[in-house]
Parts: sequence; C-alpha cells; structure tokens
Amino acid sequence: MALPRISKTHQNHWKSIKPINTNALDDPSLPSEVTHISDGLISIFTKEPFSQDNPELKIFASRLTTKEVESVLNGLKSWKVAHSFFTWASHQGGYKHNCYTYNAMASHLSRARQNAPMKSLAMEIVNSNCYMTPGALGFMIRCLGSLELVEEANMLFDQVRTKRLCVPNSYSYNCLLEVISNSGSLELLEKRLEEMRNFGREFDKYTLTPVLKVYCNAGKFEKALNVYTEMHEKRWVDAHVMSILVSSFSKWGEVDKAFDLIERMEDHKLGLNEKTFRLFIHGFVRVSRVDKALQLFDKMRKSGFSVDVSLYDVLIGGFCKNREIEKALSMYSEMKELGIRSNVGVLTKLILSCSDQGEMIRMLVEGQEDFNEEEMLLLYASVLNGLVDNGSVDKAYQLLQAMMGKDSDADPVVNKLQPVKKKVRPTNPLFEIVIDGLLKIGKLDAALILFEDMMRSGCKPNVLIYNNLIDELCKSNRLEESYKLLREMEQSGIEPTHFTHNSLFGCLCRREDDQGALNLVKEMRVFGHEPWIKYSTLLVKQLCKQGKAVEACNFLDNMVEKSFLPSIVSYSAVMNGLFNIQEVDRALQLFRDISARGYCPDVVFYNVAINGLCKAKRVSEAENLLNEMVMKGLVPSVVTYNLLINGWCKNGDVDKAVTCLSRIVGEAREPNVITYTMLIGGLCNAGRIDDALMIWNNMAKIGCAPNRITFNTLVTGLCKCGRTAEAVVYLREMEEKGMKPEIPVYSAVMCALISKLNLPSAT
DNA sequence: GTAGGGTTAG
Repeated sequence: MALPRISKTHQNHWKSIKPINTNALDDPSLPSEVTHISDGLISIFTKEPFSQDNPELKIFASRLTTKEVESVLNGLKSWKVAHSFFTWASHQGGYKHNCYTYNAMASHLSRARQNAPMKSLAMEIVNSNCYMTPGALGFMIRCLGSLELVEEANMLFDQVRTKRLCVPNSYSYNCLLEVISNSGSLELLEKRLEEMRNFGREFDKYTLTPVLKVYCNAGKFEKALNVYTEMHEKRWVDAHVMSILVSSFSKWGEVDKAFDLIERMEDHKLGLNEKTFRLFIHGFVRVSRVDKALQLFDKMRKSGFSVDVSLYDVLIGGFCKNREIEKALSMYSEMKELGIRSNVGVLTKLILSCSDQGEMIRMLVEGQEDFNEEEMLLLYASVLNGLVDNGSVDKAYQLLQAMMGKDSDADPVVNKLQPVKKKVRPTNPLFEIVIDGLLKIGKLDAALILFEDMMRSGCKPNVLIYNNLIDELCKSNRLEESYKLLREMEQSGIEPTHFTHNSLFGCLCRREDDQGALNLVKEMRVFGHEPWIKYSTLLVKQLCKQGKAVEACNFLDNMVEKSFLPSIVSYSAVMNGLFNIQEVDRALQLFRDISARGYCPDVVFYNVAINGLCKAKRVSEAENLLNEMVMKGLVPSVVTYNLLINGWCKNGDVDKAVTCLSRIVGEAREPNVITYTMLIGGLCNAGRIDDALMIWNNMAKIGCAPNRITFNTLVTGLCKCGRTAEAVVYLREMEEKGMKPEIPVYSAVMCALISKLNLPSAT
C-alpha cells in the first residue's frame, strides 16, 4: 500500500509542497506500460492545438488507471495543462480518481496559487466519496492551507470524517493545526486541540509547535510559556521552535516581551543552551535590537559558553547597520583582545560603515596584519562589492585606482594606500566588480577607460566583461565600438556567446538595418547562435510602422534563406503590417502558407487575420476564421470576439455584435471595457441609444468601469441623437471622475446645445 | 545572465 510519505521536516517548510509520487515510492522502476501511457498522454496534452479526437487518446482512455494519471500529473509543468488533463480523465468511463491523483492535482494548484479550482477540487473529493488515507488527508489539508483556504480545510476535514471516508490520525490533525495556526485563529485551534484529545489522538512535537506559534502571535505570553515548558520537558524544543518564538515576538514589535520571556525561562530553570543563545542573538539583531542581543551575549559568556568570531560578526554587523560605529569598533577591539582572529566578513562590514574614506583605508591597511594576500583580495572584492551595492560606485572606482597606484596628486587616498599597494594588485574579479558597477549607473565611458587599464595591467578580461561592455555599447547605439570589441575578444581567443551576438543583433534591429542584421545572422550561424525573436520582431514591427511591410517580408524570407526560421510571432507582426497597407491578398496568402511551412497558427495569429479581414470589410470571411479556429481546438480570446464585435458594428450588423456579448459570457470569459465601448458605439451609431444605455448599465452591474473612451463614445452618441440633456449629465459625471473630455466631445455637446438654443447650461 | 514576442475601442 502506498502511503504519501511527507517527511517530518516538511512541516517546517510550509511553502514547498511537492507532489508525492506514489508510483515512484511503490516501485522505483515504473512498469513500462505506465511509462508508455503517461509519456504518450503528456505529449498529447502538451501539443498545440490539443484535439479531443486524437485516436491515440481514445486508446489511452480505455486503459487509464490512477497510477498513470498520477504519473502524468507529476510530469506536467503547467498547472493549466494538468488541470485540463485532470478534468479530461474525470470524464473517462470506467475511470475514477483516487486520493493520490487528487493530491497530485492539488499540489499543482497550490504551487500555482489557484484558489478557485482548489476549492472545487476539495468539494469534488467529498462529493465523489473518495477514500483517503490519513496521510493523504494531511497533504490535501496542507495544500488548502498554503492558499489560505482555512475554512475549506476545516470543512474537508469534518466532511471526510462524517462520511467515513477517512479516520484522521495525529498526523492529519497536526496538518490541520498548522493551517489553523497560520491563519491565527486561536479559538478554532483550541477547539481542535480539545477534539483531538477527546478522540484519543496523541500529541507530539508537531502538535504543539503550531499551538505555540498561535499563542506567540496572539501575544498570550503566559500560555506560550506553558506550552514552551511542556515542550521543553519532553525535549521537543528545536531550532524551529526557538525561531518561532523570536520571530513572532519581533513581528509584533514585542522585543521586550520576548526578552522577558527568556528571562522567565531562566527563572523556571529552563536555562538556555548554546544553540538557543545563538538563535536569540541572531533574532534580536535581525529586528535591529542589538542592545538586547548584546545583553544575551554577555549572559552567554557569564554562563560559561565560549564565543567565537561568528557571534562577533553578527553583533558588529548589527551595530554597523544601526550606524553605531563606535560600538562596532569597540566590539572589534574586544574580539581582538580576546585573541579571536578576525575574518573578511567582519572587516568588510566595518570598512563599509566608515563614513570617511581615510578611515576606510586605515582599516584596509590594518587588515594586512591578519590576512594573507589571498584573503586580502577577498576583502577588497567584498569591500568593492559593498560600495557598488551601496551606490558608492565612485568610491569603489577611486579605491581601485588607488590600488593601481594611479598618480593623482589631488587625491589623498592614494598616499594612504601606499602601504597596501605593495601587497595587493587588483585582479580580474576586482576590475569586473567596478566595471559592472560603472555600467549599471550608466557610466559607460568610465567603464571603458577602466577596461583599458585592466588590459594594460596584464589582466585578461573574461567573456562576461566583454559581453557587458558590448551590451551597453549596443544599448547606446555605439555599434562600431561594439564590433571592435567583438573582434578584440575573438582575437584574444574568447568565443562570443549568443548573448554577445544578440546584443549586436538587437542594436542592428533597433536601427532597422536589415542588411546589417542579416550579415550578422550569417556570422551567428557559424556558432549555432539563434537570433532572439524579440529583436527580429522589433525590426519587423518598426518597418511595418513605416508602411514597409514588404521589406519586412523580405527580411523574414532572407532569414529563412540563412536557415533561421522566424517565429510565428514575427509572422503575426508582418501579416498585420501587410493588412495595414491594404495588401490584403498578400496577407491572406501568408496566413494560408504558414501551416504548410510547418507552423501552428495560434490564437493571436488568427486574431491578426480576423482583424485584417474586418478592417477590409470582409466580415463574413472573418467569421469563417473564427469557426475554423474553434474547429482546430483553439480557444478564442476576448480580443478575438472584440475584433469581430467591432467588425459587425462597423458593417451594419449590430445585432450580431450584441449576441456575441452573451456568447462571451456563456463561455465564462470576461468581456472587458473595450468590448462594451465598441458595443455602445455601435448601438449609438445605429440610433439605438436606449440599448446603448442598457449596455452601459450592465457594465456597471458586473463591475467593469467605463474609461475616458467609453464616456466619449456615449456622450458623442447621445448628442448625435439629440439627447443633449443626458449627454450633459454624463459629461459632468466624467469630469467628476477626473477624466478630461477632449475638444471634439465638448464641441459635440456645444453644437447640440446650441442647436436646441439651450445656451445657459453650455458653460 | 539570456526569453515570455505578435492582435482590440474614439
């Protein structure tokens, strides 16, 4: 019998609920039948377009078992695909889900944070009378909990018990308690705990941990202390328990109460052990209460525990963060007096909190006493990184210059660094940190100069530095210099990556240099580097925007010649461009050719064609395309319907447009503000103002807020039909909402008012 | 460290 084995440590890692593969647990080598069927199903369900009529699917359906369903679910990446497979499986005759397939689905939904389907899943389990092992129930409860579906978790728990689908054990209860505890509901938790006791279920560490958590979070210190005492007596207190104590107290800003609690623990002879001391010290520093951390630190030493550099590291770090530099420095000397050797981490923190640069250098020089050359380099790297991250790139730059002994008389830093300079010369990583820092704040030229220095000092730049420099040069449209660097890197024996090439490719595409782009692509082919879709598409879109759709077509054809197949995305863009310059036949040719070339037209590709046909007043052909896509198993989007609605409205078929609205709703999709605006506009133009107003009211009912364009459409429409008084009302409403009507709308209202000689209100 | 691009209203 396969039980879902959730390791106990899982309870501490609430967020990561991983699918439990009972197949794998049962038998590490799955029967080949299961593998074959599940691989086949995965491939069918991930293939687009998905077709219910796939003959293979029917064969699989007849032999479907829960083992396979579970294996498929665990093998699918997308929760949506998993969900549609799960639903499909539910409908296959002779097949019934079990608790493991439900859990595999729940695991997907929990990770994808899909509350609504998760709720239905929980209901489905109960309705289908699915038997659950106590472990499986626990797992499902945790999935519900991870989406904060506390009520649902409780309901499921009670329902499976009353329907005798499961006899919850301690583990099931522990899972429920943890969910309740995370929701902070103290009363419910106490109720369940009582119930658990009445049912004779044993308590363990994982029962009391959520209890402790809920009391801590609710500020019930007395009760928390009682639970803690019980746990301590039973030796259940671990690092997790301690961190709950510290973090929940600090969450409420109750650091002093937390400290109180610790002191009272001591009164109760619950002396802290070394691990606990360390945990609390870290916890207090984390909430910026170094004072309390220091008090504990002293207590710890008095209790005879030894302290080490890592504790000093935490405390010094805390003081530095609080900008209490004096205290940090005094801790540092105390540490050294005790003969504890400093480390790179401690010194970095101190150096980074020096406000004065001279001070900083002094600390670096001091580091030499403790560190060898290798460690000094680490220290420099760490300090430079810190400076860059703090936004003090300039300081980092100066420090590096000083290390190189750059003579600048005006700079006192250099002299102070003299004693250091002899020992450490900047190496590759140090240059990289500063060059990257300079690039990030847009100081490209400074970065280039430093790059030259780096080469001169005999360092060999790596591919990363080259890539970053080339990328920034390309972003600044400095193409010639980019090419120069590319050649340089090639000559020094560093092979460009596809990132290098695509930086250049992107620059050429932005420049609309199709020839240059094609030449580069030729070069890229030698390395097997694919040009990125986003850049080819960018070039195509830019050309199309200027009416050069034919050139864009040629560009894509040339890419094909160079044996790089452009993506369907680029083809959508170019087809749209062709429609826009009224090359309708050529666009349709492209539309028809695409499948023959092995592409799978998707929803957007269809949308572009539908839009093009509607704009060319060939609405019935557009309707045919809608039917065609549905037949192929594609699911039209709201945009698809919007495009057709617009087509009908503009071509005297408003009724069809209105019918389409119910179709959208019927298919459980949400019409958007564009849908409504088009319909209102269409109805107004057809003189059907009252229908337009009805749509307007519907919109409000489903909570879709009209925007500036919707108001404009309605106001203009009302004016055109002579309903000026109402137009003024909506105009006012619009202004109240802070939307600015445009001049044409005002003038429409004015004209209407004037024509009615209703001058006084036209102000 | 790279992608997720293409389609809709006055």
